[in-house]
Amino acid sequence: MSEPRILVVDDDPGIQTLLARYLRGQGFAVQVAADAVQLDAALAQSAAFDLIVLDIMLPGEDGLSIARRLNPATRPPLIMLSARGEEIDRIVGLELGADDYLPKPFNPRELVARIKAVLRRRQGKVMAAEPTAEMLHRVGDFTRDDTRRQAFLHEKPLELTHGEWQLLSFFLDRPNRVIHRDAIMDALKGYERAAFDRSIDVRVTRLRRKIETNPVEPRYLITIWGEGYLFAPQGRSSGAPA
Amino acid sequence: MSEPRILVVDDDPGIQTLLARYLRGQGFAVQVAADAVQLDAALAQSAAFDLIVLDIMLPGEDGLSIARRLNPATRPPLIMLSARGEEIDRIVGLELGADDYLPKPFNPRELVARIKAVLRRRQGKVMAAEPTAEMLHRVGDFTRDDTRRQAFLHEKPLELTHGEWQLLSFFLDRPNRVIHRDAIMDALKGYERAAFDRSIDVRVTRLRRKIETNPVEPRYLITIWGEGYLFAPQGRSSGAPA
DNA sequence: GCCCCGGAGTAACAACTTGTAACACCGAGG
DNA sequence: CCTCGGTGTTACAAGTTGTTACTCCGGGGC
Repeated sequence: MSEPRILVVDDDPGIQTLLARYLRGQGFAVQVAADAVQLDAALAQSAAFDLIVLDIMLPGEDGLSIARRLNPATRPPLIMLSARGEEIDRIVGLELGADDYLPKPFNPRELVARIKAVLRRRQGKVMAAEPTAEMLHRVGDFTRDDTRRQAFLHEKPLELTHGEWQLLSFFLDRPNRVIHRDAIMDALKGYERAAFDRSIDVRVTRLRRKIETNPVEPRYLITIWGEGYLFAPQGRSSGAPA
Repeated sequence: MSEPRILVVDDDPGIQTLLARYLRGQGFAVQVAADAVQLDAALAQSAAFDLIVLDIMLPGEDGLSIARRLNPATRPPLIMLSARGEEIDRIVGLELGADDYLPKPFNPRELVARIKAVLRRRQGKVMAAEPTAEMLHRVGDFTRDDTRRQAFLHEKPLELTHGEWQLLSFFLDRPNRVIHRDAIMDALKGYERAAFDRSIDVRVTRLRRKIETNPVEPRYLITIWGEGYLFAPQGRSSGAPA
């Protein structure tokens, strides 16, 4: 099959480019619209989109209204995005016929997983058959099952609290790179980190207790002094430094 | 047979469009009336409706009065909707000859199931060749029969109270996603959740007792700390990932 | 080498979230 | 009237998280 064609509708230029870039990297053909007018134009010009990603909060006509008026029989499948902090999971969104729904801030990888799931469903294959395969994510010694929110180390399930899951999940998306605390804070809590805030450090300590054999000498979650942390999913050699 | 023709009588524009869209998506031909006057007009113009969905609370003449004066021998089958929280009308409604009854807020899917059931009952054989297959909804280890309001886990029937059925049914529509308590509250009760309201938590506990092998370590209905709940219909694996 | 300062680890605690038993309430059906 | 089943409310136990405070450590300057 050729590249599935995705239409992204969002007024934020940052999200536009982020999604366009990321989705293209994942093998989708992406077109962007900033509002209802541009969306209508795109649809009029070429109705052959395989899926629409539609932000709810838009200038002018909002996403819900758009979803309501698109003919469910003829329009492409729809995934809706809610603005940050908005009331989540308005039943209306789904009952209006959206095929899936994602609250902001979302993980692009998760959006891709849902896009694939929706496309698969639309193509008539049974959904329940293997949603797992799609959502199973292996990185080094770790495996992540997004569907069930469960993580594994060496195939053994980890008993993680929500905060630990968030943190590990975050690192699994950014292996082998130095990550600054501020970036973690922003992604996990959505707000700026105060200078004296140590909560990330404590979370790291707690996560280490569950994934490291010897938390005092971490092999996976390594401190970069003065910079942040680095996640090495295959584990650094415990012996001499490289 | 061609599309069954449904007349929806409700004064709330939101519900009008919601139901119209949803029912059309389900293969019905829908016409809408806002009150008794419009309903009479629609009936006078074309009596050939296959079913009427009638809200009880209406401006002007209310739904009960309408039901009372329509000739049961000649009118189409009737499904009545009650306003929020009014369970009382049930008996009255059914005594007046309504064919079924649904309290608001209702799940559109359930309305469709009941519409189909009523049509099938009324016309003997009209609906699809295998009505059961159409109505049986399989999600992971669970099966739902909307017509009979019966749920199964591993093919074994579950004995659920109304509240438990509502909750499970809600989750079956939203598998593998984190759901806020507010969203559950909104869908199940139709009003905002107070900050200290714990009724959803208690419902979850009670449902867990019936679907989980070990309610203390849930595999299907998982708590996401600080977020809400996640329903994993195939159950969390306790061992290695697939 | 030593000293110092600020970053990082973490124990202890407080604040908050969730689980759940016990109780209260309400409608159905005697 | 009473009882019963179902559900919300309340109270408390258990679990999770952020904050604080103390410690230790890394690295630059001497």
